Amino acid sequence: MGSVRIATWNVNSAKQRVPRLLPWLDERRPDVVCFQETKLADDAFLDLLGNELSGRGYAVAVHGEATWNGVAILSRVGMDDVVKGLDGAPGFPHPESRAVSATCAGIRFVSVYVPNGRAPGSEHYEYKLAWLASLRATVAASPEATVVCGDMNIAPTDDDVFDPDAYIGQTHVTRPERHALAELQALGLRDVVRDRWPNERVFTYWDYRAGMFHQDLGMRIDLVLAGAPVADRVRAAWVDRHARKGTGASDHAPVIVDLDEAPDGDIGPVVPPPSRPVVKRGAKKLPQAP
DNA sequence: ATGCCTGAAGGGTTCAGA
Repeated sequence: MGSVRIATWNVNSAKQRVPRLLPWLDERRPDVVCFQETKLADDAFLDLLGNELSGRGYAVAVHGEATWNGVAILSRVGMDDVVKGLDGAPGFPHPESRAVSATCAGIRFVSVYVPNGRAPGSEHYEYKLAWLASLRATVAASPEATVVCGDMNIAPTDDDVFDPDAYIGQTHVTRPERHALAELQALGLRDVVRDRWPNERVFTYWDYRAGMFHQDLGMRIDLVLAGAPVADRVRAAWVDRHARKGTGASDHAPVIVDLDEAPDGDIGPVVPPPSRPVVKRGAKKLPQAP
């Protein structure tokens, strides 16, 4: 298998995103794409996008429901062993469409939309932690060959939010959530965007309100977590901020990761991307109501 | 004013999102 471009994007409604989503596929031409928050039942997703995607050479795995949640994987480098959901995952109270897995180009992909958690200590927060435990148990079967892509709804560190003080007492930054993420990564999964840009200000989500994107007041909660054999092949890893601009954008930007050819191929020495200056982190306060 | 936008469902308003 040659070089592979993988991407993950919380589209915040596939139906609303069609005018942005199809041009984005044509512009970035990813080989494997994980979507979250499709907000469509499987038949509705395929009715809406099936022909457009198959025309672009993509096989599709969907696991959705009307109104909320919904995940998908697109691949034009093969798709086998599709599994919807996670074994033993808790519901709220019923199971929700928050994970789908497939093997593409010899890599096990899991597209995840982790529960939000709403408020620390709430039932939804406990659900989030239990769901993360079931994700870890699923990945633990073969972490080396796995890439977990998606909206983790956790900022791994204080460097992943625009102002840590603004998030005190909020979900996404609490110790139990970060611990659950660390336990998942302890299986051997590497955060390939942070590994590539250890000192940069990198966000993937910006609230729609109050010009948060324009001021770059966001969070990094959409992650690509890769086992070592895949992480070692990363040539580029970046956030496609262009997709967050303009009208009709999702509140999340895609994350794009390019992998070099697998070691059993032969494309010669790897050239690292040029280094960029470190950007000083902002310490702006959350805009307040008048 | 934990809802300054956005999306969805269902109905002329509410809930959820992070």
